[in-house]
Amino acid sequence: MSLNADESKTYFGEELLRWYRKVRRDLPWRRSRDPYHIWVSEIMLQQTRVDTVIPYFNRFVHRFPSLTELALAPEEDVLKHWEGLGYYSRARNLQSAAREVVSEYGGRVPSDKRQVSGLKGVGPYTTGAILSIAYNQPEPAVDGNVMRVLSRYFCLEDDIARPATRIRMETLAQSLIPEGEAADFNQALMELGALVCTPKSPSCGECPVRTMCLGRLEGRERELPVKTKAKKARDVYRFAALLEGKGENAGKVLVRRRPETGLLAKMWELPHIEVPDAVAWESLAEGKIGLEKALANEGLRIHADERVIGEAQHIFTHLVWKIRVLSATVKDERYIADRTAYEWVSPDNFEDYVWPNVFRKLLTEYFINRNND
DNA sequence: AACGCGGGGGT
DNA sequence: ACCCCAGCGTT
Repeated sequence: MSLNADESKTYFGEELLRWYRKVRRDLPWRRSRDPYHIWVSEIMLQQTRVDTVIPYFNRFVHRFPSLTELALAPEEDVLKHWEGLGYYSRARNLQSAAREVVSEYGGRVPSDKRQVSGLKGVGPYTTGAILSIAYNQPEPAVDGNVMRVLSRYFCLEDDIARPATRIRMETLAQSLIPEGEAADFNQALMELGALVCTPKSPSCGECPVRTMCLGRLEGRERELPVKTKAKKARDVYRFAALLEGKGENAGKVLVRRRPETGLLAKMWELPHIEVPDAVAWESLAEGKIGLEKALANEGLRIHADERVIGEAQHIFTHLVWKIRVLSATVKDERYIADRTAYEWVSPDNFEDYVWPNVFRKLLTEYFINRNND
């Protein structure tokens, strides 16, 4: 390592800290020193923008002010406060880990690296974030922001999609932490990535470390970081049944609980099926027959109309759901009573359930349109 | 190493 | 249309 590189590192840490103390955003979790609050914020911030997280964080800590209260709450309640935020296993893992902290560590978030990283839902990044931000320990917290900033500043061409690159970045990031400044430095690094050293068009003119940024000095800030492409999302075609109740269930709609594991685990949905391709999806007859047969297999005899009363698209990271909703009725409603996976909902009890956004939208639209008829 | 896992915003 | 976001768990 040349003297020049050492100077560059010292400069980086000092200038970045000076800048951060001047411009840092006033975020809810930065007003607290409670490790539990730091932890919650870091889990919510995984793959999720700051602006999206803020209202969720405020509601969450209001409802679950302490780790113990989170541990004692019904899981359903925790999920409800996560509704719309996505990656729901984060919420389940967070509560599971909170219960572990209560039973294993007396309800105090541990400050030992191995204990922290052993908590469910806490990986390398979050371990570093908790240790550095909550306890000011000199641990790196390398996320997408940090890899982008370091790739540019040091002009590194390593593919940031590779795990080995993250390991290298952690070593580098740790070597940059100014003595006793881990908490602010790590947040400053991410703040720079979020506000200045942005993915598309970085604001190099406003960057506190621009004079020694190798990527920029070589005019390559737009090419960095190097990242291999993700696979394109696959289209999935689906038909859903909007089953309207009769008699004592008049005004209600039949909904179904998703399986315990996997995509949107334990959340509620309109009963629906997948069809092979776009061609099948064009045919309403295909949807009608498919729904009737599939639900018959689950013991529900229904009649579906070849009439589309709603349509929606739901975009996940790895797939795209294209859903057409057919109007339908249940042939024998008494038969449903003892099926725990199925329930009747109305606008009155709608909020007692946890919905993926796509079904929240479809049902809300349905209830509104019906009132206008 | 590759894949599954939400939802939203920026360009 | 594509990319990215204060990533992690499973296989």
